[in-house]
Amino acid sequence: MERFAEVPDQYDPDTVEERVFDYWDEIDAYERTVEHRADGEDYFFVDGPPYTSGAAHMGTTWNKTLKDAYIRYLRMCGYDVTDRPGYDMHGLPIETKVEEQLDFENKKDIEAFGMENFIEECKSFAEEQLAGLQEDFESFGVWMDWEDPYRTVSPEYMEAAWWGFEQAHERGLVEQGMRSITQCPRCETAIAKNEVEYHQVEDPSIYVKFDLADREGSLVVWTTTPWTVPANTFVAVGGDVTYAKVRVERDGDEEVLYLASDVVEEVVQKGGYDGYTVESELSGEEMVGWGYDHPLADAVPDHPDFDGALQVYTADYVEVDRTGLVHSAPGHGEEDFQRGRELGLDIFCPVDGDGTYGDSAGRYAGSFVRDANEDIRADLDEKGLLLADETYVHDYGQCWRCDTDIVQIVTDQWFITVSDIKDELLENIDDSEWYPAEARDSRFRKFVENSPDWNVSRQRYWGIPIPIWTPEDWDGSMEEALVFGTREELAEAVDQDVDPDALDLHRPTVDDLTVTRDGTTYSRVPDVFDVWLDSSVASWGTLDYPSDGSRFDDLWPADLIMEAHDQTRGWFWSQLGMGTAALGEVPYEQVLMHGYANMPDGRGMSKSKGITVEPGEVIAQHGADPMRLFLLSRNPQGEDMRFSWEETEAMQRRLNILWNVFRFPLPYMRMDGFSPDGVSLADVRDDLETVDEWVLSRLQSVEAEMADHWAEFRQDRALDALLSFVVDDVSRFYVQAVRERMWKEEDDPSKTAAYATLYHVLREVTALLAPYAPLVAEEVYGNLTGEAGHPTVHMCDWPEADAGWRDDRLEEDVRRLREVEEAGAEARQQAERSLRWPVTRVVVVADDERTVDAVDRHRPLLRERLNAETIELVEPGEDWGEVTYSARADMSVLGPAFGGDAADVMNALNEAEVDEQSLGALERAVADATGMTVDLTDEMIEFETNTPPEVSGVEFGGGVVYVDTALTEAIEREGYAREVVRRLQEMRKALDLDIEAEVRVAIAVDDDRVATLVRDREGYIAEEVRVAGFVDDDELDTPHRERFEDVEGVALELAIEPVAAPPASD
RNA sequence: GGGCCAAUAGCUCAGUCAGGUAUGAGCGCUCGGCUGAUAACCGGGAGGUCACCGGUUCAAAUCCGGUUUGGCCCA
Repeated sequence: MERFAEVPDQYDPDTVEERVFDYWDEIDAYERTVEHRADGEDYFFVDGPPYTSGAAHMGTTWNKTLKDAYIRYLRMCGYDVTDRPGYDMHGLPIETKVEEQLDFENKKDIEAFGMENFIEECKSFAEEQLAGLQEDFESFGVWMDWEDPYRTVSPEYMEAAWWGFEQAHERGLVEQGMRSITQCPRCETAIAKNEVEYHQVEDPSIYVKFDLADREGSLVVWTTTPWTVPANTFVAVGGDVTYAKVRVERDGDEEVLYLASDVVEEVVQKGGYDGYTVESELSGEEMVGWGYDHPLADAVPDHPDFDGALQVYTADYVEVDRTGLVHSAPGHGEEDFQRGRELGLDIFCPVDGDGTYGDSAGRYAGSFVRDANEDIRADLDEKGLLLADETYVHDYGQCWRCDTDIVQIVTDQWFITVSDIKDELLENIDDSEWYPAEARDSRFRKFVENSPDWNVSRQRYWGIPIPIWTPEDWDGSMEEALVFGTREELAEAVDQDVDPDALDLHRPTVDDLTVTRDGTTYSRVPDVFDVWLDSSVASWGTLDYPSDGSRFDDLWPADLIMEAHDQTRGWFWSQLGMGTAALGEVPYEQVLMHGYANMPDGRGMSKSKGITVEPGEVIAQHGADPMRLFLLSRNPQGEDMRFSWEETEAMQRRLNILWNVFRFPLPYMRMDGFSPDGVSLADVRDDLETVDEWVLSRLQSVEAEMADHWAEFRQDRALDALLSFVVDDVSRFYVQAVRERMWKEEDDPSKTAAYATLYHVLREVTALLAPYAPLVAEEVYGNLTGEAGHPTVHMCDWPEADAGWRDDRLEEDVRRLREVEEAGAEARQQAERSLRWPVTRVVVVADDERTVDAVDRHRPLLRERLNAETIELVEPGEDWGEVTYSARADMSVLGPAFGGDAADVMNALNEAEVDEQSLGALERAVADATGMTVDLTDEMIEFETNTPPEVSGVEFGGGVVYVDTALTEAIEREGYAREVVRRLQEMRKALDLDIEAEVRVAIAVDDDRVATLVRDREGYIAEEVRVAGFVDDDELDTPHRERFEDVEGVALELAIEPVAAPPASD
């Protein structure tokens, strides 16, 4: 890129993006930046892999933008950062999408289509989605190793999962066991509890009588799942709950019911009884051991009737609600299962994985459980056991992928028994730093404390096959099972001849492999891993460990991961669990936990509901850099963000200001052939003026502040500091202050010093901006440095504050001076005297010594900024002799206080003029005027300051600024000359003249006195406007003339003509 | 149903941990100014029941309890 080349007037994100993307390609900017840091200290960042089932939404975009910013920042700090992106490509969500595409209903369709074909379809679906995501990420400038992402479907990655699982197994943390699980009957697999979504459904609500075996009467239970009654094994009571023996009566028939005392009335009513009597009360404890008859004994001959079944037990899940007696089926409900286990009861589950009853369900065998509800109710009714039959609307779980109502059943599943290492998990938590810290200590810790064993098996196809081979007639002991951790181990062991390097670990390839030992044949268990296990091994999967052992020892564990807060129970947890199970350590050292991307109105985004803001649209509207700036300006620690179009647009405007600041000096530097390489800051140190020193000091302060914020993972605060420096300090103050120096034609050390200063500031700013807005930073940097800099701004070192340029006193001085200046500008405005016109004097009445020092040290600067001939300073405690104070009386207070004298006092007060702002002075003035001695209070009056005519004053934080706008001939001379200059400049501009082009000018002023004043300043006008000659109006035959009727009271006419022929307009 | 987090100007947010006048910030709006950075820039102004209810305190946006709304997680 050519140095100081001409740039467009306006920052246009689109063209900048286009150019920079091409440029990056052309010079291999990413590769060279990575190479540039190859010898740096290792920094192991691990990318949480997005799931490949859709385009990048705003949340993913925020996440990747944060990652990109931190990776760029760390690189600039010198680190050799691991930046391998990852993609999570297995799992049920993809299977169901493919099933939809292929119009499949259930597993049978898949089997008919062929498992291998189906898996191929899943693979190509995931590949397509990966390509789309990757394109999205690149579209907003994310630099990661796109050529070589880790993919959970690659043999190396799958092997990483196998290896981790094998390690866990070797620690004795793998077991098969029965568990009550949430099963999707359509997908025919267990799904994780966090994959269950809850919606309201209407279910049966039945009250059933369980006839007692050894005594009169029946237990009344309530359930919304009649289909679980066949599996009823016991009835649970609360040990401390009071139950009642109730004799009820209907149509002359009597019966005895047992239920909680508190609900007798309610249940009797539901049962439609005519009346009841409570015969006795007893505690739940007293009922323990009572036997009862299974209500569906005839229909389900295989029903539980083993030792200990069909009895009353206590359980802590009992609530006095409905009947206070809980139908318990350890073959279904999770709590029932746990209690059943505790009680040593056998587990009876007559329901298969597809939600239909098996043979053990007797009469109901073959029917779908929810369809069987009707029959069961009818059968219970027929036996007279249905006390009440209603419906009930409640939240019930559905499969997140296909919306099918889940069923709770007990099946054999594979587990990593993390509950065995809970203490270790909790200890390991402390080895990681979280930002924000509270997230770790509240939510995460609580979750880990309550985490159950991890069910890692799924009865599906598209996943990493579980690497367990079991012998025929396996007894369930893990010692008998074979677990393989690598392809090589497997290839060596199996009966078939396989090449480990060519082995695809997916089903069905591995399903056919068998192992024979001592005459026993081992075959693989058919399940695949829960997809959460895939990403849980990312910290070594990223390194292709164990198949490639070259980097693991140096890098592992991860230095940093960053994801949204939903990953607390997701990836943050799964990595802790897997890392601890396999390696005994938490696999990450720092966690940056950010929030969710919400809609501008605060609602969550939802693609299915069409409530989204699409990143692509934002980029099209405002550009990638402005979008990134917006995302990076949000607190990244735990808090959700609301997307804001307005704020994104504001970021675009701020970049435009930066763009203007950057292009402002270019024409001058070009014209003067300024060469930054030959002129360092140190070279011009002696020529620096106060504003230069100030802006350089501010730069150091900003750099120091930004460093602190970045270290605390608050890039948003660092960005604030940077942008307010650019907008407030550089654009609004520094550039304004140096404009005149840059306009100077001749060579001038002060001008060179300003060039060197601004150049330095801009170059550092581009580096500071690079992690945030990598595209525009590149463009600006390239233009500033040309061939002399790095090929890309992203190879720069992160600018560090240089104490040698820092001057806190000066910064504080200027801060105060800017307050004085603002007040002065306001005072001018009140006096209607524009800044173009000098004023004779500005008087600063200071309240404190610090302000005095600031003003005193920088009188010339303040004179220049306020266009004042002199600055007068009145120190604290001194009065400026030229103001007096008067009072405005408040009659509503004076009246009650002074009665009949009030009017006189008021007049005296209003007319008083005193030298100091005190009640005492006013009291004396009143005494002088009226002869009365009065006690005044603050409430009675309001002080007013009286300034001399033509002086106006405005208060500021450190005092009052007075501006004396009285005119003198010298001021008029200067003022009118500047009016003329300004108008001529405007006319030059309208002609589109080159900055250096010379003109001839005619000036006609309708007032002789003013005409003479202007003529006195022709030299100045000539210099400012590049006038080659002043001529009489009639000598100038030009269409470029303009008449101004009222310029500070006079009319004037200006004509202008370029000396050479005007340049062809382009 | 339970846990965690949030609610401050029209908008986006500081301030809340360590209670002490909201000179709150930027953007937007509005009035004025400037004019070789000019679709930029500068100044003035309007704009707040600090979500609601209650408590502690001389004093609460800030601490405590509850409610509402939103987000996430869990059931």
